[in-house]
Amino acid sequence: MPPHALQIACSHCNLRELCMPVDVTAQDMERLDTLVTTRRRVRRGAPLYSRGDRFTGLYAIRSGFFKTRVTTEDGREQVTGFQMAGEIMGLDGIVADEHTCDALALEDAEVCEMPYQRIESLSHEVPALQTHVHKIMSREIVREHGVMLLLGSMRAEERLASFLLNLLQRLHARGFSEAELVLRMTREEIGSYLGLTLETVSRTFSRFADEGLIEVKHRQVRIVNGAGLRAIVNTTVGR
Amino acid sequence: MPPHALQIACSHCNLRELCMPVDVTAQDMERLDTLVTTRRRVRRGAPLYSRGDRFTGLYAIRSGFFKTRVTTEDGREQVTGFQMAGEIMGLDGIVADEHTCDALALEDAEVCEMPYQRIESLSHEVPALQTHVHKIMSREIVREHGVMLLLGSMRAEERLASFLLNLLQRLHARGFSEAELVLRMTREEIGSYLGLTLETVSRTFSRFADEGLIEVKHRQVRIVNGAGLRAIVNTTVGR
DNA sequence: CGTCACGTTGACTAATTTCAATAACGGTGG
DNA sequence: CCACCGTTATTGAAATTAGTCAACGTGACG
Repeated sequence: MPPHALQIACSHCNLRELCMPVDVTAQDMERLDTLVTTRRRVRRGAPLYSRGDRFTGLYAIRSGFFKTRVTTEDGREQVTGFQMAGEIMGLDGIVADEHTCDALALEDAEVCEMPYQRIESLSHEVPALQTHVHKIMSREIVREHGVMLLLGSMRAEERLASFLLNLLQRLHARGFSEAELVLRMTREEIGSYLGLTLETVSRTFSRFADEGLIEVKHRQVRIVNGAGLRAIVNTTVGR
Repeated sequence: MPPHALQIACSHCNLRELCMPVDVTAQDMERLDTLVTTRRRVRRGAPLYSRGDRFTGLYAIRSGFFKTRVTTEDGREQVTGFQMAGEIMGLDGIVADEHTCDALALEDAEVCEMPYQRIESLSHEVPALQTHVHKIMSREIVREHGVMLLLGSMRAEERLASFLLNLLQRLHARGFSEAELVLRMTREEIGSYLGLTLETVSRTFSRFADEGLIEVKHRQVRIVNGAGLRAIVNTTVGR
């Protein structure tokens, strides 16, 4: 019944250092291998979970790319983040045993499911796991502070530059180029995340290109002048 | 040496149900009483902690009112939240053993300090505490999603109305009036939190007053038409 | 090869910021 | 107790940013 149970051992996963605590004994690692019970494939456009779904556990992204969004009754929507391999999703569900946002795959993806009960019980046996879970949640809180800073006090150019630099840095940590990336989301999704309209995102991309900072061809972006991008984030006067 | 050790028992604290897990046995409650080691007074304007401070533990607000803010190298600042009695502060420090934001008292305050080591070790003995800590962090993540929605997709009137309603609801849960409040922060601090200038905040207050929704006299706010305020949040077209 | 979703660009509009002047309060010290 | 000062708040007018509406390209995919 447990599908390819041997394949999904975290101890042999090349993303381990992104998802898992680093300093664990061989014995603890063996226990941590029981954390992930199943892998789940999510097709592009499909939800990993939706608002109102019962919370069952957390997900570690094995491959693929997601967005999370919150929505209001009157249909407004705000993208709250984009997630890539090695990142943990589902933290919003813990507080009320129910998810409060939607997680949607922007490309075909695979996730490792970690039942919450198991996380809790394993945390007792493996203190490093408990600390790790706290750190993951704390990191998410700090990340969101950064988004609040972006949304609350930056102008369009700074927001987009920050966004690009952030994506690049995370991709770089995963072995990708520091100077090139393929956007997995539409201009509208970028705009929602950054609190801008899709037109403003498009125009700002064009302006960056005109200024020789980047080259944009649809979703293919090449960084020509990284220092220039960084300068936009740091030196613009803002509001 | 432990200062007034008997006074600071959570089991006898009237804020218990705000800070602490509810379903615990008498025996567990006794253990939880060892969580808070010290009380600390913070004078108005003084920091509870600052960016770069070593992370030592979490704080439960016993009385008083705080703001948290993140700042950039170039001096920009974003208020990330306002905290009142019963709420937990310091979660940002867990991930890197160092605080990433400033917490400042907006009025004389008193907090209960819970050393992080003790939280971790007690979580092993008392599973309800572990769950509770997770829920507190998850709640903070969900709260921040709400702020992102506000900053990313609401216009000035909606932001301010949401802000007022949120404050009122939290104050009401603490036994205060649902229709009246005293703001503990300046227009500038409200503006920073809401991603607006202090002038826009002031003007929007005035507009609400003109429309008969509220009465404002400096920091004293009386809600005249709560339904009207709620309507602004729900029905405005937004962006 | 046509259709549809996505992206770009332009012209105009609206919301919010900026700059500036004035007013009101609250704490401090005479 | 009152006057004064600095801080906080209000309001107006001008400037600016980003949004809205609209038209047109372009690519991907069946």
